[in-house]
Amino acid sequence: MEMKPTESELEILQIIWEKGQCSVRDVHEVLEKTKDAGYTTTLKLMQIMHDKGLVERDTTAKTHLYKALITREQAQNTALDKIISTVFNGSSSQLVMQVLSNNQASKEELDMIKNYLDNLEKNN
Amino acid sequence: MEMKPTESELEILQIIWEKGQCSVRDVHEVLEKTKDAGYTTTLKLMQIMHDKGLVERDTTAKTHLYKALITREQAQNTALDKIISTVFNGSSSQLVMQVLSNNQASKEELDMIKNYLDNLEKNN
DNA sequence: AAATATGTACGATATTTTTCGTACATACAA
DNA sequence: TTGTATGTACGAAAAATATCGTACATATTT
Repeated sequence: MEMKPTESELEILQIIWEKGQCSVRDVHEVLEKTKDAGYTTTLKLMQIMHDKGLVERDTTAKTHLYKALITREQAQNTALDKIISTVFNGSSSQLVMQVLSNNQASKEELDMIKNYLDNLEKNN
Repeated sequence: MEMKPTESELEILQIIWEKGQCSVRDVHEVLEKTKDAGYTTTLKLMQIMHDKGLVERDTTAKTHLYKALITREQAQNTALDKIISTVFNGSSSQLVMQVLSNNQASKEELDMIKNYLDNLEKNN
């Protein structure tokens, strides 16, 4: 059943992941800051996400509360796999270096990554 | 004018980047292996890409030859920026670690990345 | 109680992206 | 010279996404 979220659905999931649980209004208020689409648009989108099984909802109260049914990690991996295959020609290490060169990470971040690499090598 | 390629357009660009220069047939033959869409579909897509300014073409011969007008690096960065903001909540180092943990890189790749990190730190 | 605010449902429309059919030109083989 | 293969052009349909309007229910004010 694994279904890939569309672009707009991801924007919404992002907000839900952040808060853990959201009403349509919660989501819409965040969305409004960057997009301009009406409230019912957000509502409809979230209903569609529910039909697709991307979210579940608690309908006991008048205002329904939505929770994500896929984890951020799953979505991250799906997204990564796609760009690795479509623009990085399958090379994940190429991707890593590209990210590192563009987003100047702080020394702390770099150290964290190096540590991480060391652990990886150790456990192989 | 900077226009973001669609999913299908990226698949095509991927092939053009690989070969440097392509006829519609070149592209279509590669595409056929994984998708099943007719030849004129590929043709139309490439014509649209031309209209959008994603590719240029040499029409002196009967068989037109297409070249990419955006670099793979540009497309990579656009794609990365998007997923960093939509699923990685803005954290590029998070992305790096996620990639490293999922795609078990070879020792050589890991070393290459570590080297790269060392250089980055040195030049800061 | 009446008015106002807030909520869901959902069909219809708009927009974007992908696919295809058909017309037509030209190269090339029989 | 007549097929057959291989090209382009391009409108139109199909499919996928996103947006909105309207109906209707239920809280909450006044």
